[in-house]
Amino acid sequence: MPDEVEPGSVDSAAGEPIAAARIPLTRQRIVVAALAFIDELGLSGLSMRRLGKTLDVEAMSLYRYVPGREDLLDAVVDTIIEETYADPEILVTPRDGWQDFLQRLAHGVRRVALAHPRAFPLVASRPPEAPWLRPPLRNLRWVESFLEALISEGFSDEAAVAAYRAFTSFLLGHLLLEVSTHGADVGPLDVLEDGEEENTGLIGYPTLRRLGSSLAEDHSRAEFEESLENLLDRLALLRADKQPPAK
Amino acid sequence: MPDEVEPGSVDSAAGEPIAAARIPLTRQRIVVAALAFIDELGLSGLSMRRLGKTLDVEAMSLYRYVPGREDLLDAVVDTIIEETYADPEILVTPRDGWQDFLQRLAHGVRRVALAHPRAFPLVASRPPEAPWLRPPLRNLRWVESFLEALISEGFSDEAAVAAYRAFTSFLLGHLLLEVSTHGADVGPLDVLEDGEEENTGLIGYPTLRRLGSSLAEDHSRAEFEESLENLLDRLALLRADKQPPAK
DNA sequence: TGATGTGACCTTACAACGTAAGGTTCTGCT
DNA sequence: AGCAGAACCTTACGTTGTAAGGTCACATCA
Repeated sequence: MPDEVEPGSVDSAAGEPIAAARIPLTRQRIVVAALAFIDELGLSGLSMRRLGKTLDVEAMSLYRYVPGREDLLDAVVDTIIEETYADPEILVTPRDGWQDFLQRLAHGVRRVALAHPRAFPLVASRPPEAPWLRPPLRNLRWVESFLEALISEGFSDEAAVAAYRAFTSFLLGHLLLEVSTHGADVGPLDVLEDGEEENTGLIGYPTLRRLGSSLAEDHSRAEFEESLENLLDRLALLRADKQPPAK
Repeated sequence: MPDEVEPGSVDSAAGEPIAAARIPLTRQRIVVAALAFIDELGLSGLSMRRLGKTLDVEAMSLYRYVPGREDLLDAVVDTIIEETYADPEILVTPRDGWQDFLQRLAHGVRRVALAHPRAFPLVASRPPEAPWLRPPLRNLRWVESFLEALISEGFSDEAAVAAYRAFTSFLLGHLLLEVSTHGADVGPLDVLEDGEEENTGLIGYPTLRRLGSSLAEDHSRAEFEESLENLLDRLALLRADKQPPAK
């Protein structure tokens, strides 16, 4: 029964390896598995031992490729951010103006966040390696892209930096809330059987009770759009401020 | 040597208790101690055993008052939010208009956040008990206050709800970033001896290198103010939209 | 062919963790 | 004096992150 592989012996006896029996471990494979694990079971479910199990490896083997759990989580964050580079909608350099550039970037980051609702809070809560590497764009390449793009589109240095700060805090606030609303870490418990008990403990909170249903509606997409639009308008003013009245 | 208290025996022999030797444990005291612990050593340093030690009690004694670690952290979050009620600058009900009301609220929450930089991320990352209880105002009383205030100031129901959402994500984004910039969880390591090595690994990132110093500047106060102002302007439009052209 | 590295992976071990279960001691009422 | 219950402690179990060292397959060279 070749289900249980006696490593090597089968190999050398048959002359060719059992299919996929021995994919070598890599840092990449570990990090990806960790991200998948968090996506599925949540951060709190991730332990080195369990992660090892999903890779058919003892926990300690992971330490050959990853210095420790904390560093693993950092690597997971990097991987998440890295996904933005694979998104064809996102541009590294502006093509149709800075507004389009920022729109694409914002929507792209949003897609990534929504793709990993359980993992995204990590991006926000991990200490950045430099104070100016702000989540969720906590990545040298992105900050460079961002600043260069805006400057090339007519922003002064200071305006570009201010825009970077405004943009990151906008993204972080919206996405964190959106992700946590979409059941970030509710865990395996209390999904609350749907019904109209949404105001059982609301005695003494009349407004809440009255507005309960509209509070529960999810307009995150539209709100994101609207806030983003508004932010871009603000940035446009910022841009106009610091330069001659345009050609 | 009465340094080591043999509990009770001294008490009954002398007829009066050794000063402060036996303050009884309370849920309140535990939660406050936990918050203090996090403020000082960070969340990762907090364990039931260590927390017990700071209260001169075995870990298991805490379970008499707190169901478990997770619930403790929830209670810590509640305590932090509760601090806003003690702030005399914050109004529960608008006095000089809704803009003043929101200004005070925003600044008050900011003060609380800055008072607990290591603990504030908890407020953001703990799953809210209801999806419409958004951090950092994740508290029935505040949501009620907020909505009621805005409605009493001429907002329509929908506008008030929209304002609530915009306000919370604004606060969350800004404060989370500000707090994490102010050394949220750098831990006891790498304070990076100040000097001009702020661009050692920045080869290939010319813009970053050039703007390094201005990126490192901290304008969070001003940015907060500016963004808040802008948010209030947006909300004013929202308010005007949904009602007859004013009296 | 055999000796000798060189990884890659496993085993064992330890201290610290959260917490279930149950024991002990103190306090206050009768 | 006796007792009930609260307050606190002790012990114990399973799990965690990870240090230290062992094992085994394969490449290289003699």
